[in-house]
Amino acid sequence: MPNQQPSLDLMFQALADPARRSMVERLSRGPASVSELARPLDMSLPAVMQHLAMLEAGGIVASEKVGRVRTCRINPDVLSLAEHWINQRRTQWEQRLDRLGAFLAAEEDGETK
Amino acid sequence: MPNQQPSLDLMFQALADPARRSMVERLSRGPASVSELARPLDMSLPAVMQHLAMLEAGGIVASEKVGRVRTCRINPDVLSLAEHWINQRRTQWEQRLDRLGAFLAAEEDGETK
DNA sequence: GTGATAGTCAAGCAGTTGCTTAAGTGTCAG
DNA sequence: CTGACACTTAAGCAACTGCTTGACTATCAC
Repeated sequence: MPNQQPSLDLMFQALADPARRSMVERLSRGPASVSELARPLDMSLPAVMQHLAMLEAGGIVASEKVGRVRTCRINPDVLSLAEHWINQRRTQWEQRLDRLGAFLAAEEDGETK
Repeated sequence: MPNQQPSLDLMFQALADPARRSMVERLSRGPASVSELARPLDMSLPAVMQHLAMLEAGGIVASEKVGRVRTCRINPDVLSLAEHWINQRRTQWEQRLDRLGAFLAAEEDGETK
């Protein structure tokens, strides 16, 4: 059973690199082996492995080895966790702006009485 | 006019630190000065300034100095950019799962004919 | 002016990241 | 059994982070 409580730290960290995001983009179209992920990336295989390790640490992808090939796939639950955190901050700010607007409108009403 | 094309790199990087996320959380409840942001953070003011610089580099917050106090506020547009990137990957993967499920169901139908 | 306030600049330092190359380990195909 | 394949480990290195302290610089309040 996989330890399924990744921190936002590791999650956002994992997404903060273009090579890793390109791996996630590839995986969002379906599972892939390590060398498939490496192919478009112009870096050595060990480098790709290190990126993969960070993606796994962030809980964003999981992988499983069968025979000599390791197959990687995305974990959408964790992605939606990050999405949710951002959404909360954004909407909180936007609602504040709305309330502020309403308040200012009311003030102006009062003044013009 | 502020240069408003921050990279996903700097954006996610900015969100990958608990101190910076706590600053964003504080700012999502309304603008604040640098020392207000620093108060709950148990670190020196220069350290907070450095975090602030990364948040600005990621386009997540903007700040403006009036007199001797710098006031910081959130930029919701950039947050929704990050949110959107994540959402696209996640839904792409989930749709793929749906199509795969449909395909397998169809296969099974064929077999049982 | 004097002093407190709010922020800024700069140097320095331990720890992490992002890459490399070189040398393995385990599987599979013939 | 032998070679090719798909990783995996380890060592090493330049660059970047995250923090510190110490020294300034500009307000603002009196």
